[in-house]
Amino acid sequence: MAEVRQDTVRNNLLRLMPANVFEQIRPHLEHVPLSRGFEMSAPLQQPAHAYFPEVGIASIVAESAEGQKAEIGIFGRDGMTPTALVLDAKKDPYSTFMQVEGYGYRMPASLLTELIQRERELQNLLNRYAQAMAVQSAYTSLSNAVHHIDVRLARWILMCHDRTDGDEISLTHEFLSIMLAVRRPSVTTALHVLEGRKFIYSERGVIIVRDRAALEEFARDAYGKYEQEYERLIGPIG
Amino acid sequence: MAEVRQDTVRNNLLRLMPANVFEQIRPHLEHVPLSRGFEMSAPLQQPAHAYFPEVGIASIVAESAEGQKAEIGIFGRDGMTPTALVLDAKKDPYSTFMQVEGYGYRMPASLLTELIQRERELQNLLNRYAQAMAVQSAYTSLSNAVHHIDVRLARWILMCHDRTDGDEISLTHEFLSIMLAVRRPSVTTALHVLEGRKFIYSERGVIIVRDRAALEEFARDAYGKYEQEYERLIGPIG
DNA sequence: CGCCCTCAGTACGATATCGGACGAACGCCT
DNA sequence: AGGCGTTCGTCCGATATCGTACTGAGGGCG
Repeated sequence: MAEVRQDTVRNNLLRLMPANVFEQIRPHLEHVPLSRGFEMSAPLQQPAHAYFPEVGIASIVAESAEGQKAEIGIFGRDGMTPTALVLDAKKDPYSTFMQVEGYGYRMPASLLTELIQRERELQNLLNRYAQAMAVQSAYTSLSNAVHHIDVRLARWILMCHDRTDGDEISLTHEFLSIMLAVRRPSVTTALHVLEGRKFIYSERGVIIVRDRAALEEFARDAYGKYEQEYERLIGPIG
Repeated sequence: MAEVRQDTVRNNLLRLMPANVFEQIRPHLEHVPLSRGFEMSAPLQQPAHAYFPEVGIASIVAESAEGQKAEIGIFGRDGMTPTALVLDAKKDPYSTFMQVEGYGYRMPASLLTELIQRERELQNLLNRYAQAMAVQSAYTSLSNAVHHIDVRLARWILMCHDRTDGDEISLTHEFLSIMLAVRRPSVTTALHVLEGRKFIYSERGVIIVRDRAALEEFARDAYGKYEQEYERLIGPIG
């Protein structure tokens, strides 16, 4: 691990934890590539590691007993997984995996658990993060209930855009349809709506954001609650 | 407050916290009636008290900037509010209010915050509860996305039934329509479906559960995840 | 007893989304 | 260059749900 300097770490949570806590973690931090599809935590299994992405985007997906799926949250360098470790729960019923590839750090789950119990400031920080994610999940729920597909798609693109460096997002309609819990052709149609309005440009496997402000305008009240809460509790996402 | 004995308290969280912690809380516990509609916590306002229901049911509702609403969680003697206090967040963007009247205990928010920072066991218990509620919210989200109204209604009735003593639940279609984020007439129709199948009996302002097992069968994968998680992390709901 | 307000039931056309299937385009691999 | 799997665009009818409005039933209160 040579040298990991806290002030140049891009993951917000690692960067914002108290320096003396980071020093305890540092020797155990492992820099890892996070390739698309990599599953950081599986349903009902005790995770061996906690992950802190530097680049890339991860999705948290809930699955029902009969195999229906829906995304309940998304995070990148603003977060970590699994929050179950933070909340003294050891495991959770979700699947968490990389959706846009990148890299990041990981540490043994047992160490995180132990440090959380010992270091008050660390626990408070991660608890606030858990709160922010709960808010994200809650507003995803609201959005699923009341918004049309194209608005939900706009919301989703915005949230991805917040967590990438450029304006390009690589993914298939098939994948998006699972995230939004809709049919695949519905995604195609919704993308055409956004493209027709010049908010995005879309081609095989790629979405390119062209006019972010207009996207936000279109998403209206579907977007923003998580971001507000995160800034209040943790700090700027960017 | 005369005498509040921990072992006869019906609220699970109060009953399960360590005895020495309960002793510290006891002098500050206030027994309060919780009438229908009473708002225990309002959006973006710092709550003065934390509430622990003994009887009755509370709803947590998320509201968008444009006034669209959807219920993201429900709790009774299994829980408390606001979890924001537990997660070092002080306030949250939800509205939490009584939906079926009852009574319970409350304590100053400041005292809870302080005790959580001091008492490890208390924090762990409440963190696990926060995790359980996050799971509930996540699966509400899934349900909103993929299930038909009658199934969501069945899920909702089951969750209420878990938290009441009898088989009767008092509420109007109008209210239910807000909880499920659907039209009011859709609730009427869905109730008729459940009634036609003899799962429930319904009349003006009241729903009566007649065949709980059949309701569970009907709700299928929409119901159960929160309950499993709660039992694992806290204990029996009942 | 009768008024009135709340609540429930019903009807209507409109529409967003579904479920499923098919063919076209792209691009990787041999 | 040709083949083939993946991804995308489109179409069909079916249907769940919507938005709105109107009617009727229940029940509290003067």
